[in-house]
Amino acid sequence: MSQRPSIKDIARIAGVAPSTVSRALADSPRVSLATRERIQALARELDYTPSLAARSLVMGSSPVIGVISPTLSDPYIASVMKGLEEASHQAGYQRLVASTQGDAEREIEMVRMLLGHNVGGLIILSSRAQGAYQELLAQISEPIVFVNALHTGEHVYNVATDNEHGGWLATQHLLTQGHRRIAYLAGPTRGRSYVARAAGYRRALEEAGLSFERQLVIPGDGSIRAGREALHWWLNQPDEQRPTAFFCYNDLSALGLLSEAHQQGVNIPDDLSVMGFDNVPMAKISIPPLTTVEQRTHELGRLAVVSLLTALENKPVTDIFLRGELIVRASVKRMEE
Amino acid sequence: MSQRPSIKDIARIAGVAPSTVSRALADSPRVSLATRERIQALARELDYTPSLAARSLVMGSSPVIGVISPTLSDPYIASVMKGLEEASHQAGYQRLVASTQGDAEREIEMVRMLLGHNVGGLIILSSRAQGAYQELLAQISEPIVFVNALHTGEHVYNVATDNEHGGWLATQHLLTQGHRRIAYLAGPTRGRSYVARAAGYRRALEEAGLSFERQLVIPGDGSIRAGREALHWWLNQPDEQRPTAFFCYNDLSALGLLSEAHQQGVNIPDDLSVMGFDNVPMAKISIPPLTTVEQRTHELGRLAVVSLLTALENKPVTDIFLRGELIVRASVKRMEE
DNA sequence: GTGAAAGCGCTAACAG
DNA sequence: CTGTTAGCGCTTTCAC
Repeated sequence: MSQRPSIKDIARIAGVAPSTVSRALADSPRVSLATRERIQALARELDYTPSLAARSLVMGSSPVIGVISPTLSDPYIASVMKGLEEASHQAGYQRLVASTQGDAEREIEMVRMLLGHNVGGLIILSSRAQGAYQELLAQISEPIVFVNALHTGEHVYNVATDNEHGGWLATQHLLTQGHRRIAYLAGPTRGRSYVARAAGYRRALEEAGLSFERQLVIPGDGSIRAGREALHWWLNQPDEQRPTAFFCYNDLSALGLLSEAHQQGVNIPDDLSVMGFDNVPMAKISIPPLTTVEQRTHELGRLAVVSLLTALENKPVTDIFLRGELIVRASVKRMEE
Repeated sequence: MSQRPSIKDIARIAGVAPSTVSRALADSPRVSLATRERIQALARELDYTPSLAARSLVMGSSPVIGVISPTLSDPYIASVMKGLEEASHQAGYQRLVASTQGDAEREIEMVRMLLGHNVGGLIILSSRAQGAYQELLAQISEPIVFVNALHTGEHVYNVATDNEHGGWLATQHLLTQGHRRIAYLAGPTRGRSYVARAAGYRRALEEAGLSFERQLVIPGDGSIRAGREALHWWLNQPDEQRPTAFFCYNDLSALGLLSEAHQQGVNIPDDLSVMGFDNVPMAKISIPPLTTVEQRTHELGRLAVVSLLTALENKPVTDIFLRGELIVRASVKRMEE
């Protein structure tokens, strides 16, 4: 019917001052129980909803967390979001979510916009922005938590998977199973996590006395399609040079590889072993089930919120690194000597 | 360093009134080109970002679309989000996303909160709220678009898949392939789309002269797990009563069924045919690839935005129903006579 | 073409 | 305990 009622409307009807209404609704003890209850009842009756815009304007910030992510349609991101969502809801915070399609400029633009909404703080997933960013970060007084990217600054915090360790763990497992030629299917090269996983891969190789070979790194972007293409690359290698195993940047591309292998008549793991990364829900039900390194995504999301809220209370916050475990399933074969 | 500069700061430095700055930044022709450019340059230099909170307060609304969804970790939702995201970004709108975990009360709470942020309008995915909702809807003056749920009201619009048709199409295909006992693995019973797909299933059955059997509807919730459990139900049926095909509420549960079948040594499609719904990215790479009815998710998201923006311009908007096509892959077998 | 003033809905001193 | 006042950052009449 009429417009949404404001605190003034309530005040007029109740015959009190707007400030009294404000206090009553905030359950301030500075207003008598009687009027407090009377006003609250009235507010309920009128279907009053506070204008968060006005509130955030006067308070200078609002119980909203800005979240920025390169995409929303990736199962790894979805899972982080879920942890993030639950934790923030429990803490009484809403989320303003923006996605960047992996575009660094747009990421920066989104930071500005969200700040314009007076969000209390920001959580940025898999940031793709580099360099020039630092400058902006230095000017911001709201806390910012990066998930799986590493940035530094006054109010900047990090929650990340120990990707170097994960990459090492994955490669190490392949080596233990007797593999000697291990290809690495790469991820988005602008992302921090790709670089770290690649470093772990290389370290494991070198620790085993093998040398890192550039031509065993296949370009990719973490998509299903990248996995499929990787299989064709493999098919085209001459027999002696053909790797016996693939370590994939993520499960999604590993799953693509699995599917294409099946279609091309390549048996996994007998002809080729495949290792993923993330442990997305689908990894459990692929054929064969995918051996992978778990990423504690839910926890990543939850801890990002915890860190942000802690920072908001001006308590000290330290960077957090999470190590995932190796999940052994059926896509890696033990090689004969 | 200092706080974010406001329009006042710029005004002081430029030696003009705040209102002039406001106009200059809005590119109003009512301010001379010279000052306009001078102020815009200054704003850029000072790294000025408008307070959207303040702006939305005075304007009574903001270029933000509130989006409500039961979850963010479902690939179908993710895909709708993607369409939604692209379309809204292109139109210069941001999104305030909230999720409800499928809880109807929380859905209503979210509607209120988002409205408190002065969002320009709302898009609600797979609404789970019923009845009492109507009352609330009637009071709201902002446009609301429901995706895959049907609600009515003054400023209420719908964009939906023609689920009845889809259910019919799926079942019809199974019938054409010679199946006579077709089980239906159900979805969330509170959702509108479940009911419609079930109706299509029933209609196809009856058109073929078969009767709808209640005991062939297996309870489920559209999760991977529901699919797995359905397979066990099937395994426990006596031979003569065992269906030769499953029509699953969605791909996710169909995929779960596929996986469990493989593990239990049940051959799909030789022993059992499986039909999904949605055509999520994974459906293409499952083993065997999943026959399904496509849901034009991307389009659903895009059209939801278009409808909302059209309503915002006070132009007439009509409800939209999208029909997806049958995607024949390899999980359904043609039965011998 | 530019400035002064009012007000969006709310909270937070400061009075009484 | 309650009312009055001021102001958050911005847009928008209404004057000049």
